[in-house]
Amino acid sequence: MLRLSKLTDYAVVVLVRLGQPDAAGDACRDVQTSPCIAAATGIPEPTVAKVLKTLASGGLVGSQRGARGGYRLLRPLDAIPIADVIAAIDGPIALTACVEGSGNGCSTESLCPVRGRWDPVNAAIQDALGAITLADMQEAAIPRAFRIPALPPSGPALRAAE
Amino acid sequence: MLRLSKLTDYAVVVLVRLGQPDAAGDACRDVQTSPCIAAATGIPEPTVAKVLKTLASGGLVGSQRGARGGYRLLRPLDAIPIADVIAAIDGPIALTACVEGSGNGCSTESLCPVRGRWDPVNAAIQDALGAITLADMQEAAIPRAFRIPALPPSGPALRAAE
DNA sequence: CCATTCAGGACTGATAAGGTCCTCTATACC
DNA sequence: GGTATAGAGGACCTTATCAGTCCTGAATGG
Ligand code: SF4
Ligand code: SF4
Repeated sequence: MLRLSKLTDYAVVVLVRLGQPDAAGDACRDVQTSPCIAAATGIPEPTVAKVLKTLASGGLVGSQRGARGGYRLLRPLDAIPIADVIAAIDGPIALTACVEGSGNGCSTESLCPVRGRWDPVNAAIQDALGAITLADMQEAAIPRAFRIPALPPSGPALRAAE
Repeated sequence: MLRLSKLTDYAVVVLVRLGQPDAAGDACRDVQTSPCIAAATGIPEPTVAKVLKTLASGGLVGSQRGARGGYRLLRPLDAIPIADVIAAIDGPIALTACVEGSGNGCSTESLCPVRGRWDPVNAAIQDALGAITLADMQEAAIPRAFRIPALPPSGPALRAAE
């Protein structure tokens, strides 16, 4: 049903969470750890760690090792299209086996009358997914109140997007 | 990798083939049988039959039982959007578990900050897939020879350019 | 020196897709 | 009317992929 993998979905959730440093509370400062995000999102910790590791290797988040380490966004949310997240987790978007990028050709490639005709469809999907950024997903994350005014923004308020 | 199921891909191939009665040759007349299409496309016969049965139940193709029976298109190719084929084979398009249509909710639905925000993405995909019809896939189906396979894109008047 | 935290992979179980086959029904032709 | 053909509709199994867990090692801060 054209369903994207659950890991990719989790990645979006985690990234949106990473983009809200004020929502993290005192437990996490400018970098957020895997257990912290796991507790905040309800996703099991090992899965969060796996997703974050994949995202880090994909260049979407930066990591800080050692004590007081964690992950932080390398780009603001509105600069991360969803297509990027999908590509980082699930690999390049390839609807069928005959689009450029996936080496595994199908067995009927020689006779298939629509061989290669999926490319524009693939491009259309990729374009649609590239036009939507994580900021669009975040917009409704804060429904009406900005946040629970539990802690004042006294801490390191926000380090900008870098 | 946002890959649609192979059965859906086969359905598109089969439907495009069904839309070319002249290419079928003498073996198949106005209706085409499963083995005929299977031989023409290279897809195994049982799979073709399965796809065609699913498409028939989905209302995309008409069937004629009995001897000299077969399948035929109920709509011209340019009236069948790809989204229709996907919906007939794989069910409704639902990128994640929290979009409307798929009853299986995810476990983190209560805490997820992007719950419900996938709907516009889903709609964008569906719109993109609804705008492309099978006729667009058929355009380059007959490059210049009728059934010489493995044709390099060296032809002059190809509509590639994607 | 030690606690913390990420890196990276290996491993396993669950799930669903892909593919095959069988039986039954309907139709055309002999 | 009989028979061959061809689809309808499922049951079945086989396999691939994903999701999830865990372990070891390396880096960093205290
Ligand atoms: S060559 Fe044809 S059957 Fe194979 S993946 Fe491409 S469209 Fe599908
Ligand atoms: S509620 Fe959140 S985690 Fe669950 S499917 Fe929707 S976006 Fe994904």
